[in-house]
Amino acid sequence: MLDFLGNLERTNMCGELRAADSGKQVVLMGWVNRRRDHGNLIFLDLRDRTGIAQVVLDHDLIPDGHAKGEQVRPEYVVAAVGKVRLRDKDAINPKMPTGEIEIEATELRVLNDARLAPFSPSEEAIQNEEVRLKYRYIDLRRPEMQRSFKLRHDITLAIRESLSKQGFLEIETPILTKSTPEGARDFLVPSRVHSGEFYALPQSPQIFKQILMISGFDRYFQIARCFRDEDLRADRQLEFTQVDLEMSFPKQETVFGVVEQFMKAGFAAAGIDLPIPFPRITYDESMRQFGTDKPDLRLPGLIDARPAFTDDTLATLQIDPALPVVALRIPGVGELSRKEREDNHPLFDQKKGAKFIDDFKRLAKGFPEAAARVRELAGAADADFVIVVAGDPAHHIKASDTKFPGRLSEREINVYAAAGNFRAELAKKYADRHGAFKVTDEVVQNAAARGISERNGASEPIDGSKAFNPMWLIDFPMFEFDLAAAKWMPAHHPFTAPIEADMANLKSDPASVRANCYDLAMNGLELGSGSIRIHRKDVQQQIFASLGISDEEARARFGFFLDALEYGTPPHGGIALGLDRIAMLLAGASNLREVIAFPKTAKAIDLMAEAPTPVSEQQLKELHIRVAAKS
RNA sequence: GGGGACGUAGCUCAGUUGGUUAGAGCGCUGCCCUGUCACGGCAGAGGUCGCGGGUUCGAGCCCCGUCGUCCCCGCCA
Repeated sequence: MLDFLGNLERTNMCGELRAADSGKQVVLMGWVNRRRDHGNLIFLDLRDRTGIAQVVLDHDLIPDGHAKGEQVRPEYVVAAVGKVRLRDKDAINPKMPTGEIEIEATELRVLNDARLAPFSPSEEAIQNEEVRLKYRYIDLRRPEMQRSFKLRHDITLAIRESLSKQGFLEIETPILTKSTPEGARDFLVPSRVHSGEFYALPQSPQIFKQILMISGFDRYFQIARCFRDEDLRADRQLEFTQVDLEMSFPKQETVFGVVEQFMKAGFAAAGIDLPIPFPRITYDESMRQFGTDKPDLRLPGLIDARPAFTDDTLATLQIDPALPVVALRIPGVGELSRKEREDNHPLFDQKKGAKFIDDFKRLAKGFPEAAARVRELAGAADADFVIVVAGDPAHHIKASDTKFPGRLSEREINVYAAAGNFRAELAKKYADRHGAFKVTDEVVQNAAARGISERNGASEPIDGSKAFNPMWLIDFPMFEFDLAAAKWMPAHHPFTAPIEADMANLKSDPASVRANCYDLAMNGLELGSGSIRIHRKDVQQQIFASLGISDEEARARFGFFLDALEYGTPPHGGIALGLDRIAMLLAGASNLREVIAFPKTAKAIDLMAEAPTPVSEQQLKELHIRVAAKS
């Protein structure tokens, strides 16, 4: 039999009671985490989002309550009325924050029962994703999840406060809108009123925030939901949240300063001190050193191994002498068997026109000096695993061979990228052996263990400089050459301004033009990117022209925006940072699902809500839509 | 679209070279227990080995296909 709540009012949360509360009359409400039945004495662990408190049901004191306690099962929802009392010395549980006290119950009300769940929130073992996602409401009850979402809340709040203090206004922009210039696939929403016409969900508030600058709001921000219909990854969901901001009259430096302030505040809310300013690296340099534009500085970068090889050696090894020869080093992996090495081969992206040498014993047999020199250049200890990545002359991929002064060619980038990707994958695989990621985990756990969520960052944050490595990436190329289309394509959205000094080369040497844009990377993740925008109509037209976007196309896609540009547009620029990714890093998670309450699977399914689904004929008819057979 | 890993009890997993009736821990059910806190004790229930097909005297194990989950490439900043 279930009880009514009646006029009971909760007086305290389960996790907040301490020895100092002893003697207090309290009413606790929550879920039964565990029940320990000793016959005439029953212990209930009562759980809510703040923690767990032990409730004692003594048959001699409350026979009724004790009888109810016998019926209670895990995840039943109960109210316990009683007195806080100190436990006997030998009954104190030092593992629990509330371990010095317990509730001597005078009444127990069973507010609701619960079916046996497929897993228990109190279980330590991590459940399989399928079950966790299907029963997300159970999964979210796990203390770890509750902690992550409290953390995300604290971070978001701190960022909001910081931006507000820095003069930014939070303004909402439409969800039902028009295709934005980000370049991903749009989610389309059919219009009932306008047959055959569609809204698009925003891939970002890009155009609207620029218009807000034209509107004179000076500084705008938004915790904005964005939608992109692309395949998912560990760090990519269909919908995600950006800390989006835009400001008038900024230099790059101005934007960096604003971001560094709110990042520092956000990290402080998680109990971690993030040193500012963040270091900077150019795109080309990042590709050379890490083979990626989102470097992870916790592991050694790529090493130029070209000096270890003579031209003859390269010829024998069938390595392109004109392309980079780099070594990557994963510390502490130890020697791998032939089988183990082969198991790693699928991690290497074959399509980039690069090859690798991971069998150093064999290399040393043919070319002992080269093998030794590579390890020396790489600074490799005995236990370090070293791989050489280089250009494959036999593999002719479609890529621009053209070398522009001071810039990397596409083929060079491909070799670096193949190495960088291999490095990242191997680093993930051998995380236990090199231990470089453990530092991060420890800092995160320390911060969490010190009860950050309760304190709201009141005490000294933990030094995060070893665990979190932010890095500004600058000097991106403005254009990429698309061989298939035989034209220059924007590397960013078409409102990104070129660096003023490079504008003279727009026509003569597009490859040398740098974009006035920037990325923020941290621990192998892209946290965000932004740019100084084009604010002059003539420059915008020039860029469209060099991108091969016709006037008609520009008008059709962004006509209203081009109009707005003509009515007094201030110089402006901004950035957007992935809030989910920031929360993920600070939660010590390696997947966005851990910090998104109701995420989708890699195949874009919501296993709990069971979306997407077909819709009724009636709905389709209203929307003037007919579904074609699967092709 | 492509590559890789995984799929055995509610959960976590073991299962030898293809061989009788598929196991363990946790959880669950019943009974017992007044100081446990991952309580303990006794007893018990629980399986279409993801699904379909094939090879074989015989398949959890081998082969083909398919579905699902995860990671990666493509795609996406």
